[in-house]
Amino acid sequence: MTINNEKPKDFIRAIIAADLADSTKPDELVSRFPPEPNGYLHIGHAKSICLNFGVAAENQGCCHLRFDDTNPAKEEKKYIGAIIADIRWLGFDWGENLFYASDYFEQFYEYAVKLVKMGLAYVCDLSADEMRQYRGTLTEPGQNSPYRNRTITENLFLLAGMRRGDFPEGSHILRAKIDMASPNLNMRDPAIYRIRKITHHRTGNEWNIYPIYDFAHCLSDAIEGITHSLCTLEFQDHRPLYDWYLDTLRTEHHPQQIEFSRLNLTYTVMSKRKLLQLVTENMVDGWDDPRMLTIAGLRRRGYTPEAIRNFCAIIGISKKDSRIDMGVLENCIREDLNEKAPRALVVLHPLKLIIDNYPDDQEDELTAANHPKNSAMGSRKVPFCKEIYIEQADFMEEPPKKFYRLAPGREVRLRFAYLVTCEYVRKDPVTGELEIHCTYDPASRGGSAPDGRKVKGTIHWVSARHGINAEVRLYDRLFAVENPEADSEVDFKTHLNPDSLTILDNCVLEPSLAGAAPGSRYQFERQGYFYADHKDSSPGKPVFNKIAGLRDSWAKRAK
RNA sequence: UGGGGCGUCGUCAAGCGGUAAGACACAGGCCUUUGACGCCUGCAUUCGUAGGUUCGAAUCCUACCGCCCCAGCCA
Repeated sequence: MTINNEKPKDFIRAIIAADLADSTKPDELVSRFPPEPNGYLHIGHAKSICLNFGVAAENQGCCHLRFDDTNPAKEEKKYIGAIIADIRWLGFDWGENLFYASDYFEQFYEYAVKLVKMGLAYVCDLSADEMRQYRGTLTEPGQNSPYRNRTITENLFLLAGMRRGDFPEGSHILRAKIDMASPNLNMRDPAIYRIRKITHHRTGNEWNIYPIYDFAHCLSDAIEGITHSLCTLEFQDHRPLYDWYLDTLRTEHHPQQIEFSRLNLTYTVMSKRKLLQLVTENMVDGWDDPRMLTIAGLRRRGYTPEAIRNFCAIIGISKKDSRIDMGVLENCIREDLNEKAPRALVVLHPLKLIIDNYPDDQEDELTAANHPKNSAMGSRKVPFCKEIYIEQADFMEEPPKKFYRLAPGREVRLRFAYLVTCEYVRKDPVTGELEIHCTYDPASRGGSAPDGRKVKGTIHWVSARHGINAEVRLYDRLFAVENPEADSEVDFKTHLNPDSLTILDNCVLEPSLAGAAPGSRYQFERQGYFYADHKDSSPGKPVFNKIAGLRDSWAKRAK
């Protein structure tokens, strides 16, 4: 055993390390990520994916990808490909270890027969309603089903009939015979098989019965030789049942189930059910809407796999109910892109600026660094001429204190270009549009002050003659409140943020951006990080999604 | 009211009987051709509460309080 003096492990990694060091336990780690193909993966799944694949990689073990497809009523083939693509994109690999719970249907059935033969499972004819009555309540014990003492022979006969399709849905169910008085409701003769005459996406019409999660999951884990079965807190009460099935059936392997708390983030919802609702009710534009915290949505927004993995690493693993500040996620993408993203000049809300002492037909090309601190990223040329666009927010006729951008009589630096001074403002009598008239200092080419005078403000700009018109989408948090699910009486959708999407179709890009490859990311200086949408961009005509804004201490002060 | 879990800074989170890491947020300052980035400083005499054990407790014991999960033939 090597001594590990690294940073603190979470409690699961600590358990795994101890188990691996224990000679009575398996010395190879096998974990698994078991999604149900009934929706898209979200950032909460990313936490589980990073944990499961992470511990496997850290311990030279392996992590299986297993689709938990035991309920054909809810599952669809289309989700499988999407889930696979999302996990791959996140950067994880399962090699040959791609499985489906449905691969084990025959084995599950054999185990069920074994249970019947042991006198520990029976076919029950109670309806769903009746079963609920017999189950008792949280404080009162349940009652035994009148069918509980059927003979093994009869149970075997009935179970075979269920499988064959002799009975209608809901007429029979196979249950484990455990303890109707258990304080843990999961142990009150839980269901094993229900009759469902539905076509399964992989087994077709071969089966008329499908196993319940509790029965299928522990057996799938055991069959695959999983050593550590990591899941979320709500399954804690199921652990005694997980262990009961495996102990009773004496499976060769008996994985250890360990639970951790699920991820919650402020200003969003995380359940697949609710995300599906947003999609089907058209509150968003599909599963990959950039406002959705699905993996596909984050990818479309422009997040990098690295940022998401880093986020999962820093939030930690524990058993405490928590809700992480969305700012932590945003900080992760800023941190990643600050290093990687080339800079560009883009005006989102254009305001015309005319340089009166600059010759009408003259043009210039300035050199702009692609990254302020990494010269290896090179530079590019940006064209300049008499008329340019600046950001509306960078000019004020009556500037407040500490506003050191442009205003009448003020001098600012045009990034990489010249120092200009605002002489006057003119409103076009016809269009009503504002025009800022300036003079420039020819000696300040590049943006430096020849006489060393201090110019505090630097603003971005794009040549009006050369700029490219483009669409840019701005995104804000999907919900207006920190916890949209706080009040169960109120529909979470009433908290949707009406301003979560703003489409700007009049933005001006510096010419070099015409060649922005779909899927590429930039920092638009002084504004934020943007992603050339891989779905809506076309050659020579990128459409940008705002990934995250830059920190803005001026905006903060103005508040 | 039965069972299971959890309570350390605004939000996450280390800590495992020897005197409260770190991250995000926040507040100041420096730097600056991005009010960005970076850098510096500050930010829990206190660990849900109350008792107890101990030279010493966030860590051990007892009681209480609060929050989450469970009564699907969902996962």
